[in-house]
Amino acid sequence: MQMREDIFKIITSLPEKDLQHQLLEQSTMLNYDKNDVIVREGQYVKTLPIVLEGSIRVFQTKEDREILLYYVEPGQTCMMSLSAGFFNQASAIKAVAASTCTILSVPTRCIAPWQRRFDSWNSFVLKTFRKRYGELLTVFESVAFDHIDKRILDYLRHRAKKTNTRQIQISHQMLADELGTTRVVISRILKQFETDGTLILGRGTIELK
Amino acid sequence: MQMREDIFKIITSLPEKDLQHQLLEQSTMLNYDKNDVIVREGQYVKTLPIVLEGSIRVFQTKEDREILLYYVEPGQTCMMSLSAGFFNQASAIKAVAASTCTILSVPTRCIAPWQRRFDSWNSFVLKTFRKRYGELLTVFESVAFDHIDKRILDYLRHRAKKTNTRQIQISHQMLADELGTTRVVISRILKQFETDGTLILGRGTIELK
DNA sequence: TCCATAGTGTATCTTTTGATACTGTTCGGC
DNA sequence: GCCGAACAGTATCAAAAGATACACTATGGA
Repeated sequence: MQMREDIFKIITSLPEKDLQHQLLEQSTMLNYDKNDVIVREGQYVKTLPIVLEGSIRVFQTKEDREILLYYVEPGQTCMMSLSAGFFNQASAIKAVAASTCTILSVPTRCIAPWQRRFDSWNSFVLKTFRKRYGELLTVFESVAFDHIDKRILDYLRHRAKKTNTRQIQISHQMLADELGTTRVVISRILKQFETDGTLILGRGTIELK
Repeated sequence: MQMREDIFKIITSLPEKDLQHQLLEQSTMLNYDKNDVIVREGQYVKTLPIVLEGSIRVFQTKEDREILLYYVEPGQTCMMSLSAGFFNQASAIKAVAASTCTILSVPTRCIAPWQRRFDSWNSFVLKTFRKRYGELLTVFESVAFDHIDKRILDYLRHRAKKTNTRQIQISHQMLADELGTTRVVISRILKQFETDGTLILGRGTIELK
């Protein structure tokens, strides 16, 4: 497999020579276009995707509604696939490419042996479990206890912080999909915020004040 | 430490002699009365509680509202404490004794070393992570997508199955606390179900048909 | 037996959210 | 410049859930 800079970064975070060797040996590299479905609900996962470039959106879905759980960013992996690697089980979530992205695809049969054998891999696995659990708890809290106006604002602020700009590029429809509601509701609340002076609306953009 | 039957059961599920020895050596046994608070939100956890007898209710809370996440039953442990054992962090949840209960209290400093050293402990840790993550996803799905009537019915059926009886001993207020709503809402929906013939209400009991 | 307390039934009102429908506007290709 | 698709504003209606208030009843002590 060709050695890219992003792979190099992952590799160096796993210092054991033997692990590095096996990782390069066993995995393949895959490319996805934006909106490609990577994992469907109910699907049995056979590989662990480690994101190299771009990011993956992970959703909980039910009929035609869906709610964003978290993003998988470069250097990270998906909780469900990890869980599926240890225990053969169907995915409870849906994963979609948030942008054009490249992933390192590790066969799930490798996960358990490596986890027992290599300290850095063990640590990677545990960190993933913890991170995803924490994120799920956070989303749960906001869905369970907060009204939509607060959830919208939290989402926008979080995103502004992540991309380090107050200009957020997102349509009302997209926002509705991420938060598990409908476009009309989002438009209504956003308009209220604009009247308040909390933000400024544009076509496809929202600017936080 | 005295050897009780319930400890014996845990011990035998962890076959490594050395691990058994350390477990008995390092842990202490604690008793809690019903409604004793075992972990508060924001508290830094120093021990991993393994339930021997009785059960623990784990909640997500916000101001005066709370929602049940899961129960910790005999032989099981809590996700947050485990996570706290690997990474020093504050608990995001609240744990309360659901009944009089006895727990085996393992210092968190033991968790990581044992996990790398003993196969059975490693497996115990991973199973706990997976189980709790799955449960959280299930609760999330019902809170995000289901109406309260369905959530009440799901709760009652799940509980009926668990205790293997159709007579459920719970007050409307308790039910409201578990599902994160108010007593009036529960009474209203339950009355509808009784009119439908789905169940029969008594003082402190609900009988599923 | 009396009484505080927990448990329950119910009515009324409000807020939040969802559903539907219709209008207009911007943008990119042709 | 035209046209379709994506994007946005808004009005109306209905359903779900929360808030509050009050009445009634069973239960278990003192």
